[in-house]
Amino acid sequence: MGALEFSLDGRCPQTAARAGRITTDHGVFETPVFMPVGTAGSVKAVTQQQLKEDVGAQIILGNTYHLYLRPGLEVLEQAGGLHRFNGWDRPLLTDSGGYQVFSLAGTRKLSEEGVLFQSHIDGSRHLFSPEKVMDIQRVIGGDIVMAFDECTPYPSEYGDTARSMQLTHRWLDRCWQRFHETPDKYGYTQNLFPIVQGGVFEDLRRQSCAYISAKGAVGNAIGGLSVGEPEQQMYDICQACCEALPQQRPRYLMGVGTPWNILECIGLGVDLFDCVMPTRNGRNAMLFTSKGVINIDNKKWELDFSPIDDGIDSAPSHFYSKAYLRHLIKSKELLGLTIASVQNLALYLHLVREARKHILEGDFAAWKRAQAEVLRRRL
RNA sequence: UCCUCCUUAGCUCAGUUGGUUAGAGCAUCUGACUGUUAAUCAGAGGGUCGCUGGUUCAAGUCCAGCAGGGGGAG
Repeated sequence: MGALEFSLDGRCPQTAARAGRITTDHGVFETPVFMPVGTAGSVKAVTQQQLKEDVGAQIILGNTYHLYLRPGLEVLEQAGGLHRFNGWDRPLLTDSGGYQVFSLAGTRKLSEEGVLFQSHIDGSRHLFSPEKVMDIQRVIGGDIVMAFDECTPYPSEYGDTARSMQLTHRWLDRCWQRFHETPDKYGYTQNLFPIVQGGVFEDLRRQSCAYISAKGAVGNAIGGLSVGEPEQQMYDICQACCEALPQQRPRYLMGVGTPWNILECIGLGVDLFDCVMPTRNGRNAMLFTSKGVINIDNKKWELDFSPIDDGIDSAPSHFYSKAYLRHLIKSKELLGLTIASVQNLALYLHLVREARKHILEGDFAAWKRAQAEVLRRRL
């Protein structure tokens, strides 16, 4: 039982990519890693067993805002935390609700104290202060918990972005203090990651990285990217952050992204990723495969009885055909949502495992270039 | 044989007292989706208004005949 540890197994000679491993009280996982998003205590349409056996997921997310509203702290506490509640016995990370400050901007009020959310379920009002968010995450019981931040919208003026970043910093101080004056609730160690903000302004990002690094956290996150800015700008900011954050600590790029985004950002030095894209887009008929992107709605797949994707190690992707999956999605059969989500997640996890392998073998840069080309192709 | 009702997009149907370029839902096709308010959202294609005449400045709409279909009476 102890704090999260990060060790490096190797580095890419041409890029900033690194291969490492993270040890938590719920086990070890290798980086770079992709973490499927399980907002309300489940990765939508996918069972925990499928996450392990078909996808190869090592760590998944939960969301503070959503879990707090439903099922609520009473249930989570009596269950003994989210691990016990949903049966996921591997590492778990909870997002703080900072993204909801951005995505639910229309139904919340922001102040120095915190954010007053109006529930999207029943309209009731709930004040999320940094202290409250730490307390909630203690109850949920994630191995990694995130600081409460303001995910700054894009576009934002320099001055607004700076003010937003400073608010995030003040909230971080309050999160840090509260987190460290409260005990682990379930007998294993929880770890707090601070979040860098600063929008698309590199000097603000560097300020934010310096501020956050000074906390000496066991891991650091980069937030506020992929919120509408051009892809290249996202890479530029990500690179600036990676260079400014501690080398010996894991870096988590929040909410990113497409398969090629992830490969690119691994090359910039990111170790952890999460994104709803594989699951949400899967439910909406977009398949990420080892050969390119498929819109399984398209009639061209109607009579294609070849496997969904024979280029990755996932049983459903080999066993079911494109034509069958198209039929399921077209018919709105629930199984279609599951198979599409498993395919996309399996592809993401396959990619990060391959990336790790090529980092250790020393040919990551060339491999990445070739892969990015293939992956973004439209089939 | 007679009476009556119906016929508009692939399907099910709206279409005012005749009046711009005939609409919707579903289906089809095409996009979008990046720390999940999303099994969602947006857009596009698709019509000889059953057929033939007539009345009228103007007919999906009124009239007649025919064809196909539903119901009823013998």
